[in-house]
Amino acid sequence: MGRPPCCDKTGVKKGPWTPEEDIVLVTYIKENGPGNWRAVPSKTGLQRCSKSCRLRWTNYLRPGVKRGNFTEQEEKLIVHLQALLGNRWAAIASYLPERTDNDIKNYWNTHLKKKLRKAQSGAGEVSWSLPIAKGQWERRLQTDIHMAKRALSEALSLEIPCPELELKRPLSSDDAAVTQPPTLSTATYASSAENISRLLQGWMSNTPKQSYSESTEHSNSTAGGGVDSASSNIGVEINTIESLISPEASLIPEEQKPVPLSFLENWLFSEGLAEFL
DNA sequence: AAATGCAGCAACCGCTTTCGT
DNA sequence: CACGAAAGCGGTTGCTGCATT
Repeated sequence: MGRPPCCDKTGVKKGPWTPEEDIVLVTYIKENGPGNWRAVPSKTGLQRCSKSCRLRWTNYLRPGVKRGNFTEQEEKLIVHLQALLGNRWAAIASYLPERTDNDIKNYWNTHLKKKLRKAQSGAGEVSWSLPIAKGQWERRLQTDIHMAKRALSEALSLEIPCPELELKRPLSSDDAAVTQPPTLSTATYASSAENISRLLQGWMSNTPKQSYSESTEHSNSTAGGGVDSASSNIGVEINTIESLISPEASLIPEEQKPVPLSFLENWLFSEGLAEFL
């Protein structure tokens, strides 16, 4: 019994994606936009499962995806959100639009969990880190209620004009250019942001900037600086956590937008997470 | 220089949720 | 409302490269 597989497993390729496959996928999405993943393998001729295509796109090929070099601010945010939300990586990722849930999950499992354990064993009880204090569901409920309240009050006192949400619109070329340099640890194609951004270059340069161009200026400064701003963010005067959030935040539908960051920020920095990290 | 162990990460698997009919 | 299909999500696996012996 059980559900049938999402695609015919026979003849479906597995393992790392090749540059050729990426090009095919990017080209297809450029023309058709993301979505309708089921049709992607058949329309592109890719010997890949639709899920695999979606994953590849969302985690690596999608414009604006930042890889590696988590900043201290990001780490703190992740730790806090994890404590609050549990392992709801997608929810956590929604606060860091440049990061994917997979990336955050991996980073948590490989880096932050260790740090946390270390901090706990070193400093004894660490109040902020323990999701066990309350049931996960209770926390979730509280969070959701809180979010709903905030969203409602925001909506009622809304002065921000709601931009046309164009979810399918890709980011500007500047964002692609900001893609992080390849991580040192791996030289495989799949992790090479350079390759990916190269793939996207043509596309991006053709993309209409619209109102979006304004927000890409943030990214411009990072790209133009010649220095990897993400990694040099340490000590950067981040006035709001929002500066951690990419321009894509505007692509998130209102109802899915996270708690306003000023709230998070206050909470985050008022709780003295300094002992950790 | 070779062998082994470990860490990091890309990708897969299967369950859950959402959407369309 | 019920059902099936598609998409989303989180846990897990397995490959690769680096460090250590």
